Amino acid sequence: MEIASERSGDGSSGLKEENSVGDDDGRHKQEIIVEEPLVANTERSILEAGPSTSPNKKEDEVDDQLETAKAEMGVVREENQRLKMCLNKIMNEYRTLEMQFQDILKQQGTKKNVDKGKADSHEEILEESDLVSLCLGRVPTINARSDEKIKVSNKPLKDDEGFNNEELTLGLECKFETSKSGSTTEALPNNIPSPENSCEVPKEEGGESKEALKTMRDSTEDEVAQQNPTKKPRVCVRARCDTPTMNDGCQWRKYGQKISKGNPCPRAYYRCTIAPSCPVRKQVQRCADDKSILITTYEGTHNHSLPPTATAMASTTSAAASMLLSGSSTSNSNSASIPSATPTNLHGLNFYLSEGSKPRQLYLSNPALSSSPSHPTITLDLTTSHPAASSSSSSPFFRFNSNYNNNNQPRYPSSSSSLSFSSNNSSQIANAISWSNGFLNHNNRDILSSVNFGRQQQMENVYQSYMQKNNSNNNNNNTSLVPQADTISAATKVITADPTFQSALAAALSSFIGGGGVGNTRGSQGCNFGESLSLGQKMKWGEVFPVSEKGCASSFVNKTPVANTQTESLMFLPPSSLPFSSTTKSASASPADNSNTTIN
DNA sequence: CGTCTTTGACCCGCGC
DNA sequence: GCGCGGGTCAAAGACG
Repeated sequence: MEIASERSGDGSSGLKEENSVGDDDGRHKQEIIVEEPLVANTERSILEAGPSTSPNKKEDEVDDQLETAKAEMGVVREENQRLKMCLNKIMNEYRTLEMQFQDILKQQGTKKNVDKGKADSHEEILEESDLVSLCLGRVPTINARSDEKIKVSNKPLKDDEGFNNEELTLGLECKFETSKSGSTTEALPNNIPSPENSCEVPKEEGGESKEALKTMRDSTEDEVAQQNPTKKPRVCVRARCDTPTMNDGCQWRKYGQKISKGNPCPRAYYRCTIAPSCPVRKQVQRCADDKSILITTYEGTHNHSLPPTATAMASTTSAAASMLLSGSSTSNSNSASIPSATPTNLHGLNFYLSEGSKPRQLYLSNPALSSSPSHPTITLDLTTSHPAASSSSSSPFFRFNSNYNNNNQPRYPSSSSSLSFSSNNSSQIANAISWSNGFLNHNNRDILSSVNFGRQQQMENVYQSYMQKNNSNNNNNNTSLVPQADTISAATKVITADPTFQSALAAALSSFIGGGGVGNTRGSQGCNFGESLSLGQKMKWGEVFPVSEKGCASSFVNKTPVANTQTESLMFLPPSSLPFSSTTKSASASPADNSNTTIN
């Protein structure tokens, strides 16, 4: 990834390879190996073509070109070497940390046995799955891979290169890796890892008969059921958005609209059209209370590769789904774990776990959307903004501190843990994460190039909320409501230390950074949620955060896509990029559209 | 002409 | 069994 990022700066070839970043480790390695030759070949071909096509040109020109090309090649080689060294170093660190983590897990397991005696095996399984779930982007349902998943989720902070490791994969892709379907979707990058992903793809595109759909749903639900006895989890994203829909990078086709009870605003139903058989659906509806808030509910997992611009949202939803699964599998006690604070109190990304089934109902952020009781829903509330955001935005550095040890403490606690991103110079933003808790102390350089980050506040919010959630889980330990408190605690630590968290941040960042003109397809006009990476720089995930992209992501995305009020908090918006862009296509008269006029 | 949106009808699950 | 409501289908229209 690092390589990819640096090379992308050149704006030269190799973009395609970069796109594949995040698939699997093997691929990464390949890319690294291949890249240099690739460039060399390209330049070579140019050099060769020159003389052949224009024999009349002076030899001097050819010589100049040769020299230039050689010089460039040399630079690239040096860069490649340097990156390789970095990668190796990171890999070594990762392995070490992984071993340490496993030791910790063993110790904890022993401890649990002592404390609980013989807790039912079922519960233990759930706990395990919790850990798995926490590893965003992974499919927690497959037992055979549970170990791997745990490893992933607990990845040590430093494994930036984790993305090179097979165990680590981009959250979007993870599902496919684990998917047993063995369908063509395997190894597809950028797939939303939401719980249903493995579902599968109907054999025939056109064969979406009801039975086929039903079968598909059933299979999906079965998998989900392993984690959650109810139905498909949904990820609900609440965001302020002027446009009819959030531009999340995917292509959607509207297939229905209805006025749901309790909300005068019609609800629009969209289906992913990137792949004919893609099971992903989304519902878009304006909030009844505040029509400036756009509520987008995602359901299902993409069974195809997603455009880079869609990865942010996809990873976000997948991560949220993972968290949802994790939360639902724990117990009702989670309700206690959720800070009672209102969204505004949280100042950030608020996770409301709402389990459809009554006993599991945790928190309904928006009753209007929880109308479907059978679907566990996690809500990402991006509508809250931090007042200090604008003030802090002036800083060229991206940094936030979060004290997740203190639930009620609003922000930036100084002490316990801090996550900071700073840029040393314009061309390189060193992202340094140092958590005093001892789990994380990570420095990653040369990763970010030509990228300016803003919205510090939002990131803070995201992180804090995330920490709060996890922390609250830990607190539940006292109430004995959460039998898996130890596990959760461990998982929390692991997550915070997990490089995937960084990827989550990357997702958040990508979402926050307005995407420039990458137009989405017609169907998805509106707030940009995932195009940041396709800005003029054509940055990619790996480029922003070379860390493993597998995983976590989205849950941290707490950005408030608010167009008007929130833009103030943007620190360094790329000149050409706005937090949200509306695609060119004339807005359809979708429900959101209709209500759009009421915004602000 | 192909694609997408609109919209009424239909199906299905759930509660009473 | 019935009614309600959510979700989906599919024909018709709109758009480029």
